[in-house]
Amino acid sequence: MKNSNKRDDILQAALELISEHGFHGAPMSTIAEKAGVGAGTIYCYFKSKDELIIEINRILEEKILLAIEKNYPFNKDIKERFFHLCKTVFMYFITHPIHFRFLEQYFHSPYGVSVHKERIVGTAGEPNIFQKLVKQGIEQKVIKDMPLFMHFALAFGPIIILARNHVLGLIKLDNVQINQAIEAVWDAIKK
Amino acid sequence: MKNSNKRDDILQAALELISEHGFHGAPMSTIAEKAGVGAGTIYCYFKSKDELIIEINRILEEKILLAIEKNYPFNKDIKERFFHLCKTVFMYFITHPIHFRFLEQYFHSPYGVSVHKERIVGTAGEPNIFQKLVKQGIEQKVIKDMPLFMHFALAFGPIIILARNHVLGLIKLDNVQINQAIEAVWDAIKK
Amino acid sequence: MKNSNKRDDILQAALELISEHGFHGAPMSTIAEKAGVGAGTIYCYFKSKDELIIEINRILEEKILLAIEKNYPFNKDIKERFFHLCKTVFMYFITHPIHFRFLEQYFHSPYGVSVHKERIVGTAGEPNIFQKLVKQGIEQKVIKDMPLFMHFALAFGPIIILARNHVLGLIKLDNVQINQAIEAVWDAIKK
Amino acid sequence: MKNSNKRDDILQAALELISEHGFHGAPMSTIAEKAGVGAGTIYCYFKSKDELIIEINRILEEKILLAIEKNYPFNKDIKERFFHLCKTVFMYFITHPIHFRFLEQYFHSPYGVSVHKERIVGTAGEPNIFQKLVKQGIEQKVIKDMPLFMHFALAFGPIIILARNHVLGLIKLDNVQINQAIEAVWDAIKK
DNA sequence: TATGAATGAGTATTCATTCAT
DNA sequence: TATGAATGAATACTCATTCAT
Repeated sequence: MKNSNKRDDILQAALELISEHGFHGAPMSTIAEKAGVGAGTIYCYFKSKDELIIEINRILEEKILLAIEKNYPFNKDIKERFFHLCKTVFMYFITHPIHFRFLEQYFHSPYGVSVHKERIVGTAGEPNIFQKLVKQGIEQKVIKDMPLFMHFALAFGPIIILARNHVLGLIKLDNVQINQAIEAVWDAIKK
Repeated sequence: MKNSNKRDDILQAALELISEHGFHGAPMSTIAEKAGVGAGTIYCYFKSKDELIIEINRILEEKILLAIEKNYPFNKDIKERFFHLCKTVFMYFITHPIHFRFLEQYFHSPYGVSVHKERIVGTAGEPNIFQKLVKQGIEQKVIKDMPLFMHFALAFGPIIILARNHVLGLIKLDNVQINQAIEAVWDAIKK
Repeated sequence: MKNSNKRDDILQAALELISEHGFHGAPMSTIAEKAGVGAGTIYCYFKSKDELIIEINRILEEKILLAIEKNYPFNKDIKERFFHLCKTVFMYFITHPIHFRFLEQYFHSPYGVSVHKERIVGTAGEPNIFQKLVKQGIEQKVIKDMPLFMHFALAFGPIIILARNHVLGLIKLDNVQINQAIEAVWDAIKK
Repeated sequence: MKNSNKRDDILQAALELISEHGFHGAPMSTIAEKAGVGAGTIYCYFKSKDELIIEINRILEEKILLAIEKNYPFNKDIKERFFHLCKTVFMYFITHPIHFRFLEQYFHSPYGVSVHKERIVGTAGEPNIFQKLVKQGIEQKVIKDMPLFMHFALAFGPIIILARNHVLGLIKLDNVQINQAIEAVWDAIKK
């Protein structure tokens, strides 16, 4: 049930269609057609459209997390780690515009509320990388002593807006500008 | 423009329903019912659902602009003006959660792209307050010499995320924290 | 109630709109607008849309009848009278394309059935011109001895089709061709 | 083209309802109900109401053409062929009153204009039976030398009117009268 | 008589989901 | 598991008609 080809085809088709046309512009029938399966087949793998959407989000978040963890400079200082984290997310967004647009939609929909909560307040279970980074940064008095959600907003608020405008083609960011943006973000959270 | 009560009732009903349930979760019939008018009556005032939505957005933007302009310290220094601008927007959002949620939806919808462009790249016509502020700040070497869209992202990216979380009830911001946030945002754009 | 200007304006507006767009493409509100009156005003003169339509038909039929009667060669022989009648109707249609198109719509709609009956079977009361002409023609053994409806179909069937195609711009009839057509029609009914 | 039963049921239901009540008097929901299918099912077979209507017309025209071609006396003289053609059409109309009424509606609607043009001016591609008949008749100097549209009007104008009145029950045509009518029509076009 | 704002029943069409195969 | 035909509730919008002024 986990690694069938059809399942992946459906996820991919749904991802692309929703990215481009939104949740309401991506009928199940169209997703099925694009995935090359029957309309009913989707329901063999997902209980409902909602569940399909939630699963896509889960997968994308996982991918971003993996990207962050890969080559994460655990041993470097706070700033370097922060920079790596921001840049990785930024680059992931602009090199995966389809993923970005899906996540943006998801984020700004009823589905998104729960996601939000987790990220903002901090997961109950194992703390995520960002959480740890902020905690250490505060301890080392390198970054401002503020609640986690504040650092989150200061770091990712600008990145999301810039990525969005880039992905929509409204602006054209080069590597210099991306670094400049992250430097500015660092100025916001550093002590 | 006609100041009939029904027109306002319709606008208010639509605003509230869309804020809470999104564009697709706010059928015209429900809007009509909530506004206490017949289903057809909406079309006496607005040509289509789209036009109704666009008009709501127009009104809300106007209100925010007015709030910013009111008591805007034109003669004070850059930082003070920046602070006033950010704080006013911030406060408007959290004291008008319904307006905020509507604007968020609008912003992240096909409607929003054009709005975006204007804001980000700078209006062709008369420059807006934020545009002027940034330009002067750069001239006076008080804020970083970066494109307008960068300052926009750095300033409003965090504010929007914080406002959203506050409005959704995920966090509870007090006045101290709001000032703290804006101070941090200032650190991001200041030279 | 009979000769108000507004009444005529409404009739004219309705005639033109229905001619061009059909019964269903001519909303009462549009008729009112075109007539330069309020939407409700129409109902001061006509009980319903149906009644308005029926009245237009009545007026147009009256006009055609008047056109036929004018200069009708009561003293000339059957053929000449027949020719005059056909030609007058034909010319009326192609010089009043709006009237023609209205009548065609009316004819081919539920309204038209009653009209039909009268024309075809012969009016109960005073016989109309065509009826008298056919009756005399049969008595004089100049035209075929057939029921009235047969002569009606043979005479006006072709005329209506030709007029329609001319009015729609599919063909372009000149005077010679019109005379040719009526001659042929005469061949059909003459003995 | 798929020969599902439902498709045929829908076509039949639509044909009957439109025949009786016109395009606007036959809502899709009523068609569905009469066909014994769900409202959405119609859209599995036809993209829109328009397409459904056009398809019905296509089928009916095909049927009439088949009726004409069947037993068409290709080797007999012009008059006999003309008579066969007219009589077949005539009989088809009065034995298929529902088809006739549908076609009449179709003919006198926006859909019908293109059909008209083809019939009247003559098809660009392969000439139809009527076209060939007229051409030969003119060559053999048996029928009048006139444009095709004239013969069309002279032949079918009367037939359509007679069929209509018969179908509406306003007159009652017997075989003798039908032959009489076609004889008269022949008199109109013969030399 | 004249108005036009207001109505709400009615329409074509969409789409998530089901189920017999 | 896989299908896709079938469903019917839901939606934006239209328009003849009414009625308070």
